[in-house]
Amino acid sequence: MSEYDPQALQAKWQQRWEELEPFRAGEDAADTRERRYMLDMFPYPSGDLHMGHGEVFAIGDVVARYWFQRGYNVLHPIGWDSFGLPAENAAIKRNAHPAEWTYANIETQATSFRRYGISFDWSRRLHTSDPEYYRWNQWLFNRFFERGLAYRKGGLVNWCPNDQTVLANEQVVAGKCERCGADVIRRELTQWYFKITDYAERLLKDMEQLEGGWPERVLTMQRNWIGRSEGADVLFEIEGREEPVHVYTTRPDTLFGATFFVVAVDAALADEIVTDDRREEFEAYRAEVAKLSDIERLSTDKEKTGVFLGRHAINPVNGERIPVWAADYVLSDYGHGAIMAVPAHDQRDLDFALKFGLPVKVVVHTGLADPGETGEATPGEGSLVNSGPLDGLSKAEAIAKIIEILRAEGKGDASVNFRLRDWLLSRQRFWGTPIPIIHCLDCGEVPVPDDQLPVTLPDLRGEALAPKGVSPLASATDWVNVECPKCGGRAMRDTDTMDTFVDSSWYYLRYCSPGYTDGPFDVEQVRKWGPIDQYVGGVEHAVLHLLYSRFFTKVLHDMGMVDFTEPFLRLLNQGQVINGGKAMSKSLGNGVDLGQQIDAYGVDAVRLTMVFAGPPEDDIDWADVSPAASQKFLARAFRVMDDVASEPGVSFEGGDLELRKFTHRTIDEVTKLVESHRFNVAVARLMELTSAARKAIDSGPGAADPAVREAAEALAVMLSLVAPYTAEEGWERLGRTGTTVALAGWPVAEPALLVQDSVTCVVQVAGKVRDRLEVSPSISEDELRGLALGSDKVRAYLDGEPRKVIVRAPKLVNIVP
RNA sequence: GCCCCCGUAGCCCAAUGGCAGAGGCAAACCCCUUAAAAGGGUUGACGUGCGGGUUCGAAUCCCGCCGGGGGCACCA
Repeated sequence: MSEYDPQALQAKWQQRWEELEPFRAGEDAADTRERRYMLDMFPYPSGDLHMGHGEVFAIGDVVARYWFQRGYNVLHPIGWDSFGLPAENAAIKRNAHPAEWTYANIETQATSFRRYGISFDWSRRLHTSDPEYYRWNQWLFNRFFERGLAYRKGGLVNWCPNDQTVLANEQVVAGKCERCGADVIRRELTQWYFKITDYAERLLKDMEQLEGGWPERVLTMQRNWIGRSEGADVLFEIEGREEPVHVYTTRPDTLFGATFFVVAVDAALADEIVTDDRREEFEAYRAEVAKLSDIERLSTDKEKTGVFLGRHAINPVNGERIPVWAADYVLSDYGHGAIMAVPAHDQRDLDFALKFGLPVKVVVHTGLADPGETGEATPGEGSLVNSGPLDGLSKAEAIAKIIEILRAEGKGDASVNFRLRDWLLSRQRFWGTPIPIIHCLDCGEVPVPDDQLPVTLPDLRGEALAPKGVSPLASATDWVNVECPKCGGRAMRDTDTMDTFVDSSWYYLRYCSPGYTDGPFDVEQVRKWGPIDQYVGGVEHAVLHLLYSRFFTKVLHDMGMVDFTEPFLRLLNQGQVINGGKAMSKSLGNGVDLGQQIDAYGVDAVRLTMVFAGPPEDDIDWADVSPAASQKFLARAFRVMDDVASEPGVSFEGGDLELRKFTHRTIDEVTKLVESHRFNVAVARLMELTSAARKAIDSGPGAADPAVREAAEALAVMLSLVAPYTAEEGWERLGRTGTTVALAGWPVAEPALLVQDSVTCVVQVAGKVRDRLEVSPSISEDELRGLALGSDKVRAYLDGEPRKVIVRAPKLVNIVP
């Protein structure tokens, strides 16, 4: 009998794993094992690992280790998402280079990961801030550029005043910077974009492949974000303007109800058509709107504002003159930046109409009161009125008919619109991938030739990195001033860096051939390993990383470099680790340190606590769980394995039948539970198995019975998914020396041992349990009915013939008196 | 405001149409012990947030509330 000492086990087995390297992915082309690709979202090296990492990686490792046990050839790599702002901010503060802070943190995390016992293939490690990684960002950028998928345009963009850089739409959450929480403002800037909108339809459609594999809420968030809608484009003449103006509407059936016309205040059209006598008022209004933060501007309960532009538009179907207004509730970058306003059937238009005394014309009879009276628009279905040829039609009929009319007259057509905007990828910061473009006065935007990549970062540090609204790269004049690759004339490098979400959009492909020098990845290796079978990470990337990565995968597919169209077949979103009902934070002083928890309870106890706390997608409140209790259980399980008195290899055949059945039933259940990601329940089953073995040793057939060994060995293997150190030591104590339990092979439940001799059948009278019968599992319905009706206990509740008898052999009979 | 998810024992959670409790925490008690710790064991719902409905049978399905969490929020 020996003590369970987690810290000693960690030291011992960590070293053994480093010698054995049990988790290296098989590279042999002749390897016929089925392959599996398991990936955890790679960490940002912000410091040491924290509790959140502890949870994700513990959960991901259950899946990876299960696959190892099943004998698959598993790819389970690790790397670091090591470009990004925190390193830059730290460098400014310490007058250092961002790389120093970054790579020191990476080493700290790597050491912690090794101690944490995650089954990584360390040979494939990568860091996105390595030139050998980011050169391929640049190479990919060039390919996107060639295909017209990377382009530069001017316009209003999201600007974070705190981080001093622009942001993509996806990185603005409720008007605030996704990173730092500052209020985002709008600025007019020329920036690089990826044309993700070209892929909107496919990004939406291909989600059908992910149905069932991804959490429904992530799919919903992406669908909402892409925001597909169907409607019509309608051409309106504007008096005094040559060209007609397009508007997009999802309700072309209400065209006869348009009583005014609104142009986005920041759209070029508004500036163009405002009449001279209205210009002063318009410009004052535009300046006022520009001052508002996104939060204020986009608030739905804000009162409508706007100005009349002095012009009229002509309704194409009835020739009515309707006034043209400018307002900030119409967005310049959606649809055509202008709308037809139908106040009777759109609440926003109605609010505007009532504020400015514009007419309200009902064209859909919904049976509800007049919106002009009530102030409540009636957007619902009904039959059309006051609409000439559409009168009497339903919404669907009217839409079909009006599109037909518009098309015939060349005044419009059916149209599809998306809420998704192009991905703004340039950033005015230092610690990222330089955009490989050279600006030449004569040749324009010239990509740096592939054979001159990577464009490495200039050596800037400390104060030189301080944000000043333009990229720090601009101050490195030696670096900036270059010859044009095309004409040899004087030219300048682009001084922006790429959004770090570019790095993470394809890293999963790089893992397939991390040292590859002829391209971002070896196409053959990606064919072998891709796509990812299981991805694990936080839900906060629902419309960020996960959307971008799907987009990249589709572009690479179109380039013929990958043969799949979706990168992540299954996605698991783990919850957060909180403490006392609140997110852990320094300011609240309620932080729990992963390293300290491990020092106090051991790696296995911490991992077990993470996995056992509840369903993986639920948050874990560390105040509700008990790593000390986890440690107790592990000690208990260890003692069971240590107490086994039979020799390894002994036949289990003659072992205690009751325990054998229990063991095999547990194997069967745990297998199903692990496969369906119900890890907390699987752990509960292992606790039961441990108790059953304990009981067999103490007050049953004894420690020498082969069934006890069978139970203990199954326990060691199954426990290895969650508590690898305890499992290894237990396995060794079981006499399985010189090997690792991680590759021992998943136990197989023998069907013969899953069969029950008898089951308890519940007999109910009017839904209440009145008797229990021990019956054969294969009993027939008729026989069971007879037994139930013959029971004295049952008959006491019956007078006369029952009205109905429901038999669900072999478990239940319900008698309706 | 709209949409989605969730409410089971003091707490974390099982049970997905068939006996409300698998597992854990906490609590109480018992065994072991000179004692304590460690270890082993025993004990818990009068009904699943509330009110209706469907069904032979509902935690589970449907409707309406209440409470919690999340997403979207001028996208025409």
